[in-house]
Amino acid sequence: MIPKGETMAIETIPALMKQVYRDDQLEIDFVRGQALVQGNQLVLTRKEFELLAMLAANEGEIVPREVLMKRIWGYSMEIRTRTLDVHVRRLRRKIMEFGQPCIETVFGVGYRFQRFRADRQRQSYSNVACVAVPA
Amino acid sequence: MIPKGETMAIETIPALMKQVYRDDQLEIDFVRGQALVQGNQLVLTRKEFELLAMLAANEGEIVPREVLMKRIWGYSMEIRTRTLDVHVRRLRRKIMEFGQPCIETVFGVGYRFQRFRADRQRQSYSNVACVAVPA
DNA sequence: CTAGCTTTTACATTTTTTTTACAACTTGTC
DNA sequence: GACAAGTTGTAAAAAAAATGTAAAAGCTAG
Repeated sequence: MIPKGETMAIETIPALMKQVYRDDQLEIDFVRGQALVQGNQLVLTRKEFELLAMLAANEGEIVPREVLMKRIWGYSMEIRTRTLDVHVRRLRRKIMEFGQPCIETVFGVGYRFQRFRADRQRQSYSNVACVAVPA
Repeated sequence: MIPKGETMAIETIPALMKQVYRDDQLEIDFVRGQALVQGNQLVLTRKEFELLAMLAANEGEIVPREVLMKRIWGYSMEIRTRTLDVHVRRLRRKIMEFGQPCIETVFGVGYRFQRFRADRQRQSYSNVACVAVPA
């Protein structure tokens, strides 16, 4: 159960966004709250799923730490804790169990989810700093 | 079996739903309010039956606690009580007497009834957080 | 009043989330 | 390159939250 009367961060997914994300390794059902990696069910906690959903919904874009913090943890979260990092780590680990890495760190800014395509090598991405993500 | 001619929250079962649920271990007659496990009559109280019906009617889907609370107990039920859990427990116990477990807990969200198939291992399911279940 | 059903209470247990304390890494500057 | 300052990664512990349970208390139709 989502803690009493709190809005789920999932509402933050762009309204026009498909209800499902899919690439060659990952499949996420935003509505039903399920995720598969290479066909294997990902067993995620609430925060882990929200994080993955948020990143995948902005696939290819850098999502700044502050934005993740604000939307998933609410406005007040202090910047000095490692909470976000810990969640990212656990999420990455669970995905890695069956698949390829898909969450990259953009130093000084945030994280970016990269779509996976089986038919080509994973390219590397520029580590840019300036992004505009709607608050 | 449901005690004599009482109204049941069975109205909550989707109108288009079949009047009977059946798998390899369980058989539920929503209309008559009867349930069999491996051929054995389940003696259920009203609330227990409503709970089972509600879950089985949404077989394979997570039914959030709030939804169960709202539909079976009405809107006002406080979140702090253990009423739902107690009923789930008694229901599970009665089913276990003759059969296999079929009600799983989805931490932080609710419960899910899983269809039983004699011919395959029980798979595991993700513990996702965000589900949309019609209110 | 009684029997059976339901809810509450009071903890126990489990699961998730956050914090802590460092290690490791980036980046800019000498 | 070496350093400093700032950022991110990590394991492990602590804290918080959610669920499980037994037993008692409360209700209600007969």
